[in-house]
Amino acid sequence: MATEINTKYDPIAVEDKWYQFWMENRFFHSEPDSRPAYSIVIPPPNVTGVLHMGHMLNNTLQDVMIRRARMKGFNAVWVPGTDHASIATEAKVVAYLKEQGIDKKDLTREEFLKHAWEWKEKYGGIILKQLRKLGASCDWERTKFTMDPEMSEAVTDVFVDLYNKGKIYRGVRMVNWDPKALTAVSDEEVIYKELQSKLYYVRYQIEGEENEYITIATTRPETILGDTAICMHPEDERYAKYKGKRAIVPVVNRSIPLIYDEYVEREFGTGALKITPAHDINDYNLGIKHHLETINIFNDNGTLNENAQFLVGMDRFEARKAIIPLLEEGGNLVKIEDYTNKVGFSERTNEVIEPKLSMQWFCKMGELAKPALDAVMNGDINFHPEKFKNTYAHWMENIKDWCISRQLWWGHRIPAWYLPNHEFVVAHNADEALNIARQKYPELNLTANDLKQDEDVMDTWFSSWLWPISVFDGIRNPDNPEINYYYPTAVLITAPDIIFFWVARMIMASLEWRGKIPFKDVYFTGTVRDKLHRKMSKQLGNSPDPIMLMEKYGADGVRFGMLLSSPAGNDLLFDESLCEQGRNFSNKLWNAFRLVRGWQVDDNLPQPLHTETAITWIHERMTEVLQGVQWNVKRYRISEALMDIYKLVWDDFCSCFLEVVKPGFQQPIDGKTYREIIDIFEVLMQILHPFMPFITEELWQTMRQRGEKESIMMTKMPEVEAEVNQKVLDDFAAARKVIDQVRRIRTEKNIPQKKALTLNVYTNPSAANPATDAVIAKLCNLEHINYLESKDIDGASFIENKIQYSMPLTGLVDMDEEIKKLEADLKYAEGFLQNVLKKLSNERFVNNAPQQVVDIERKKQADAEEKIRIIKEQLAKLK
RNA sequence: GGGAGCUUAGCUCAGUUGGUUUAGAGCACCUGCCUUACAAGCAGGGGGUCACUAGUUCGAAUCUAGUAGUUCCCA
Repeated sequence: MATEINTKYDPIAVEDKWYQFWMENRFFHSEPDSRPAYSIVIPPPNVTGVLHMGHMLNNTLQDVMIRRARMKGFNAVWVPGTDHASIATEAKVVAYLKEQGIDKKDLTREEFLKHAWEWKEKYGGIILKQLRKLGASCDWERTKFTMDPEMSEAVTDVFVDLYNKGKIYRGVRMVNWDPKALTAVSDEEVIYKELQSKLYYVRYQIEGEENEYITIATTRPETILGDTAICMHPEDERYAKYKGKRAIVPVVNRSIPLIYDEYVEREFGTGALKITPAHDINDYNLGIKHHLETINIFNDNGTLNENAQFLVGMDRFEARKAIIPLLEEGGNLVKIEDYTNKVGFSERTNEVIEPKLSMQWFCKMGELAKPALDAVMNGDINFHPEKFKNTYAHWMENIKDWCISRQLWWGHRIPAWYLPNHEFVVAHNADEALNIARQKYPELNLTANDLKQDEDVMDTWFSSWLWPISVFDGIRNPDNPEINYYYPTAVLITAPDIIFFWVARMIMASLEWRGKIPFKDVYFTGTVRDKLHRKMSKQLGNSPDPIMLMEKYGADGVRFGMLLSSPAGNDLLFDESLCEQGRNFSNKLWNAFRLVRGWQVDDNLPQPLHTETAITWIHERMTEVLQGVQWNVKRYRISEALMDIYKLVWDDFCSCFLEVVKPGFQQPIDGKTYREIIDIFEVLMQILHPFMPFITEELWQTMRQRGEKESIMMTKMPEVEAEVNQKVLDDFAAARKVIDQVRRIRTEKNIPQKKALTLNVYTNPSAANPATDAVIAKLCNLEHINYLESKDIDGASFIENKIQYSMPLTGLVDMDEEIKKLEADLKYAEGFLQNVLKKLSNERFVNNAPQQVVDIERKKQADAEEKIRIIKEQLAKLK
């Protein structure tokens, strides 16, 4: 027992060992049984992803919730998995193939997908392995991937279902085109950024009028080649005279109509707007309204096509420069101004989005959104923090149809088949499609070869929105035992930036296909930023490598650091020193344990009074903290729950409790106390376990003989007692105040702890509390505590709880200092009293405030007056 | 341009129904200690006109309005 162990805790040596132990015993695995279920589904990270600080935060929080639930007697399951991330993965695979000299263009769809799957098996999902280092207690046997066969089937099922309900349609619309990824993206995938650009003023000649021109202002002069109208405000007097006329587009010399619409802002630019219906959403809408021609001048990759007539084959940004001399040639460029505008970028490729007219699939959102909005607004689902309800409501109330098709190969292929007659059918598979088509068009005598499946895949989020349902197979088998048992899930823990992409849509999907909410609570974490409030990003290089951090501070240390600084919804300003604090805390626990395990036990010794007092007290403190943790966790105030535990362990258990019960140097401890200390230590480890799983397991395993398959994570969390014994807590707190005062005097007078002292208490001996006095004597090294009725105060004195104390310290006490101190106390007490009196002399206060509040003020007055009296009395004696 | 949130100690944040001894925590800071579990530590200490202004109230960090700064979302 007395073997020397390292004074420093070494997390590396124990963390992998315990994770393996948990895995080997399948402690993370869950099957439905008679206990209540508690389930969480992981927000599936991209299969291409590697662990970053955001994941660390998010998954630590989920692990805390799931480990707590498990210890509280729930059948807890945390389902892990990854997302196929169409655009990101396809880009990654294309790049990977390019490195090997393979061009995607030379591959068939089947060949490409074969490579993609190979890539996925080889490099995908690293992140799930990394999560194990963190201690994530996911049920790995349930790991899912959004493109697993049964997950894919569910996606197809809902597509067909929505199509049959008339909620999916196909049509030509203006979409956000990513010219780099060569696909449409949804409105949510466009990020607007402010750019310093130019505003070009260009004049258009009025047809048939030699010297009449209209000048327009545009940021995109290259699109002039596709102009089909000029629009002005109907009440703009400057342009009223041109009504009914036409203008000539510079360079291409096309005649276009002049139209009038209230949409135009008269104050912007010249008040005349060029209209390019093929390349701007607003222009497109005006084009429909005014029956304008639409000229598409761009290829899919953003170069100009034949329709442009000029600069054909040139990239759009090159063309923007190259058209300037052409405009100048005709004398049509009026001026160029600096201008700041917002430009949409693709979230995935960071390419400038090109509005493009194209045939896409859309999902009608209005009917889906309505009940999903209600579920959050009426409190069926709770958002933490609540402020996100506003954001959610605003989006839901202004929801637009969702463009769900992507011009990619990696993903769930759209289950629509085209027929030779240009019609199409939507079906679960090719066979079904053929049957439907034959029934619909018997005259065509269709065979399988006549049907061509749509080339596009679906938006990744069109599978993610089913995630909580499909991981339990609740779409294909709506009444299976797993979905019935685990669904709805308990809580979703995710980042607020995917509130629309994912959270909102999951709620819609759940109400549509399960008729109930997918989760009761949504906890939105903050964004992890650096000390300078900058978002952590690869480009800035301001993000630490989580794996290295865990190697440096231990997974527990990093978990502690992340949790402690992460109040719900607030950004987390990450600083390594937070992990250092976590590591230090681990070390504190380690050393507390070293202390206890080093004690010799003697069963013949009686339990001293001070120890008995401390044990009674620490139990009440633990009850109090358990209550607080319960209260805070329920409200997802995880940082505060952890801080409560931290203070309980460090300030109460280590700094106070262990110091009280500690036997004299090289003396044994009595057996009863020793066993009670181990009991207390065990409970502390249990309370802390969900937050710091590794060190708590290590210490718990070492402090008592355990069975081969026993683990702290499978123990029952102590029940929260309804009431704490407040008297015990108050008495002990009062004793600690006296202890603080004695320690202060020791420090001030430079008296070593080793020197035993005497404390005089000037009150009736019947008021003495032997239990807490024993604690005071132990911690302050007092040989005597004397209760004196006389007021012959001697030495260094203080007042605590209206009782006067002194310590006779001949020769060490400077009377002038004592007087100064007393005078300062007096000043404070008088100031305080004045405040109270001001309140009490206010008649309206006394008459209007509740009796209870007035009584409190009266008590404050009495206390203050008593204190002033004592101080004055003593001052009089000293002077 | 529209909307939402935030502003409390040097930093990051609590402050639950407006009243609980003239505002709390962690970290950082200052002083003294290698005291025998821990210097990744121990003991002690200092530090705030609760952004500003006006209002409601017997009473405001807390409620209302305005101002300033700041962050985010939407177009």
